[in-house]
Amino acid sequence: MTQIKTSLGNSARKKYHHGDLASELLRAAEAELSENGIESFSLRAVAKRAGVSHGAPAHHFTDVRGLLTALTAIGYERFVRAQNHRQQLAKSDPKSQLVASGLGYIDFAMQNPALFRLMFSSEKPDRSNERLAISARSAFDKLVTDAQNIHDADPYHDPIAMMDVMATWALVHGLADLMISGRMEQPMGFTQMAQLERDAAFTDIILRVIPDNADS
Amino acid sequence: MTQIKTSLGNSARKKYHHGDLASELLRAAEAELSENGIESFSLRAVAKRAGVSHGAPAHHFTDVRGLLTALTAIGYERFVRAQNHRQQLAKSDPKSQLVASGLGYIDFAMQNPALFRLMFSSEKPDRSNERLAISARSAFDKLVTDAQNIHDADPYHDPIAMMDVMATWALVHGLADLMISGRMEQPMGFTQMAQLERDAAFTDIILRVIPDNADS
DNA sequence: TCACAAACTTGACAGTGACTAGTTATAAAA
DNA sequence: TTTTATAACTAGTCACTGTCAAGTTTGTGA
Repeated sequence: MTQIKTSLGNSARKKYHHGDLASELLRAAEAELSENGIESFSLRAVAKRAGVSHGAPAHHFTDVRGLLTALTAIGYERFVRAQNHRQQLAKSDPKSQLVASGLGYIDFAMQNPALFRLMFSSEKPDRSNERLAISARSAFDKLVTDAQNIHDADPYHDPIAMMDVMATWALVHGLADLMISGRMEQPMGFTQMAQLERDAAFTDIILRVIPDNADS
Repeated sequence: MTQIKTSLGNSARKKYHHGDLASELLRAAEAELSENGIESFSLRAVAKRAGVSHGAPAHHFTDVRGLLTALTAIGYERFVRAQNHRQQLAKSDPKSQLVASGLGYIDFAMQNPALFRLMFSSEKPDRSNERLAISARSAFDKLVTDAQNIHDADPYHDPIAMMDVMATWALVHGLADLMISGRMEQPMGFTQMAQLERDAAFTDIILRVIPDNADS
């Protein structure tokens, strides 16, 4: 227990000043999150994982809320990237692009279920935090833009177009949420399906809320 | 602090044996849940609210998980009733009935947001618990039945029909989830709308995933 | 009335997040 | 190079959490 400070331990030099503890804590926090889920998330466990004392995180993130808020903001940024990634692989017409965005949405949820829960179903992140507000907003704006490319109308000025946006969002969000809670398993067996087959099924469902008059 | 045991206190006779503590605890738990949300739910606070010691709940529900599992089961039962209630007010054709069920789904979420979260986005309830499994199952079966009345096919034997079920479920669930997390507020201003107007908007959205060939 | 079990209380334990005071390293000023 | 200030981190404490073990009260059936 009583380790000599100057000892290098297991080859990892243990400096008093970590150098980049903030990033290290975020990494540890995400690892804890995906291993244990948000409901048994512990700040002390994160500190232990990062190899620092339980009081250390406070200096960088004030409190648990601060750490989770930062992690959530990063989540939204990666969330948008997951959608962009799908879009790069898809055809360039607006309809295909919107569907691809939806598939990216679901990809992200399936690959980061706990983080997804933190982003969409938790009150722990401080939504008034500037960075979080910006990244969450840009995720929503992306959705609006994708939808706007299908209709001629700007959803921010056309209530009907905004209804289309919300319909698409709700459908895709619902698919993602039901998926990660295991509720699609018994009826559809989605996790056992090959990805291509699953994508086809999701695409089929998503297309239902996209108006036919949209250019294919 | 040291109260005389035989004192009647504030007119409520305080018996050692409560008589129906289990129900009382469930009531208290739901009150705590809706006041504080699931993320700061405390068993001790529930016990205090029910006017009983912190150890008392264990005798009826084993642990927190047990209490929340029971509450979740009750939630699903009320959830189905909320849908039935809407259906009684609606026209009797299958399409109207399915839409009504969806509106009831959303009603329930809006009126019991924390409970809804517990039911659909938490791992605290023990889903292998028999009563919970049964009530959750019957909620799903209701959805299947409502969808079955629209198509001729039985979703349990027709994969296409099951896709319809999941599409409807995902859309309605997504609407409910986005609604209670406040994400429909800025784009649509739903909470400020009159109920009839909001119902009309939701109905419009829900109808998009219901095939046209369904008898009106 | 007597024993027994069910219902409930009480006290203890380890774990949690937050706070305070103290320690160590780094960087800027002399 | 030495001094000084401050940022980074540790360590101890507090109130609170859920769980457990042991004790007390009450109701019930023999």
